[in-house]
Amino acid sequence: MIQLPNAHAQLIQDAIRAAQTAGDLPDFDPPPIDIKPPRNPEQGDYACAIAQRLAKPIGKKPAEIADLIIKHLPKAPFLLHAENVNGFINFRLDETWLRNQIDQILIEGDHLFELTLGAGKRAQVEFVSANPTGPLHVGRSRGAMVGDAIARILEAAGYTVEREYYFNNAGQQMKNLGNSLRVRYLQQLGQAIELPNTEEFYQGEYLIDFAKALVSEQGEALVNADWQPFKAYAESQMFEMIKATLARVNIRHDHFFNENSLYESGAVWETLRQLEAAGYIYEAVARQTDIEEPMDETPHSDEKAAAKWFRSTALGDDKDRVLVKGNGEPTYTLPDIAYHMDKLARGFDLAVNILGADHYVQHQVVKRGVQALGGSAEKIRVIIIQMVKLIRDGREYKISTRKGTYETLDDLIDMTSPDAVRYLLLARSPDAQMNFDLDLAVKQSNENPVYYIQYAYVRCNGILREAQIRHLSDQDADLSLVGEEELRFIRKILTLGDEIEFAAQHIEPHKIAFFALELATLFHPLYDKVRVFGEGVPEDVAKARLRFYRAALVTLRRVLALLGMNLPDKM
RNA sequence: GCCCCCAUAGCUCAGUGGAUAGAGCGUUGCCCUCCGGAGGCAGAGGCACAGGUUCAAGUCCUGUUGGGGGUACCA
Repeated sequence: MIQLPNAHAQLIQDAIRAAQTAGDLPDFDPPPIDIKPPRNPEQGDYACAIAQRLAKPIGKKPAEIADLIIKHLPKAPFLLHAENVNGFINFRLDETWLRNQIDQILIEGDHLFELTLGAGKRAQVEFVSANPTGPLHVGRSRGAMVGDAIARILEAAGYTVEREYYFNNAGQQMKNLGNSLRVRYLQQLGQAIELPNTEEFYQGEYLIDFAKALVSEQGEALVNADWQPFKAYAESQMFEMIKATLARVNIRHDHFFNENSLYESGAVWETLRQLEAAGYIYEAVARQTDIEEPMDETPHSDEKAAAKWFRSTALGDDKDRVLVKGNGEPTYTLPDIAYHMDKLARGFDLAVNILGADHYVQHQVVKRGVQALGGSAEKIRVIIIQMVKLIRDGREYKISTRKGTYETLDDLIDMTSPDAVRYLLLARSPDAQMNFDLDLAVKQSNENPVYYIQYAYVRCNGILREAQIRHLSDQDADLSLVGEEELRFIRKILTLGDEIEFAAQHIEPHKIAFFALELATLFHPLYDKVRVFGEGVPEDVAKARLRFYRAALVTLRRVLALLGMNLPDKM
């Protein structure tokens, strides 16, 4: 499918060259040419403000430049005409060409607007990446939806995409989890033992369920066991839970990467060695860059022994970072750098990493680590997802994973629907913090934009179903009978490619979410006005409209698929 | 203190330096019960503040105010 903005930009480019050859315009390298639909559709289908930009550098009036460009504009099948309005060059699409795009849309079907942007390139999207210590909570869910939508958009842009989940099952938290399950298990066996109400123990009720299951599987066999078998059991169960939750919203990871494998392969210490070789490591009991304000930090018990510091200040950081603690254990940062080097070594052209806002500093340090090792840090794109604030009863609802009180993604899905959760979490810029009003999400579940969008699909599908019942086929449809209203919709469809391209380049999946809503907003009035089976609709017109609606259905299906949403038969 | 993100309609949010700033929900009035009314049409209602850059600023820069996150030898 043709990318209209690019095609128009090419025309302008060619026109400028031609004008230069003819001596109408002076020689200069044309700047990037920005084509977009004007806000007011009466002004044209696409518009370009290049003449205004060129006015100063080449010393002519915008209107004069615009006229010259139009004069040299080559012909194109999609272009009806171009006109100069106050120096804007406004393009109008050829309506016959537009009508024929209906067939083109049907030909492309589920591959509609598959771009060549990422053709032959491999992309990886790392997202969720929660350690298996508990069910996914709502705070994670935004990153989950965004990550998966990005993966889908990159696929549409032509990339081969791998979805990766990075986790660590070896830390203190997992040991705590094992110990917590052990207490729950002993409780199930009737022992009078309390789960200590401290940070070291997970209070969540899911562990009681695990304990019950464990008792029915193993009986009293584990009564004298230490934390380890409990940890192993909790971990595998937890992953099953997490996967099941993600599956409810159509998310599946291709690859689970265990942090521990970086220790087993020696990659962690090899990374440290390379950083040392590159001269970025020093040993000290305190941060060298803190000498000016030594009173700034409270002394730490481990600080007596020398730690290994990463001289990240050499790469623009405001302070150096510890990679190996005084006790010889690495911090989280070192394996993380090793992990990202591993990603790059796996040959991805693009590695997208979805992180919460609380990981901002961490990712900066990792990126500097990659830089220090000479890795192509520019291939790593980090998307920082701002916090989701849960609102309940008009107040903020605090989440804490370690205390028992939290709202899981499963809860949220139960209260609304998988599609509602997906859409609501996707329909905003990742940069923006968002409020998620739990009460509203429940109360308004029938009035959510997601239903408006899916209803467009359902109605469209209804038309095709009705056509089958009435034995109306669109064979030999005469597309010249497609009306102005329908063409407006086709014009909108043709911008989907631009949206996918932009969303893929800038990693902004919310673009597609808004496109879906806009498409539905155009669809519903159309459905009312442009009837296939209404009274007085001649059969040839009905056929043309039917084919149009088939194209509309293909597009709605494509957009919903890009968002990972379901296609309901009825609502 | 320093770093990052944000501030657009009553609410939740879009808006790629261009022309008259949009959507959903809510609200006011109307249409319709016709391919599934979870619909359609019409109205009211908005760029935090102050400078600057530009032919052109919601958009870029600086400052102010307000909100959120971070600033560990935690992960």
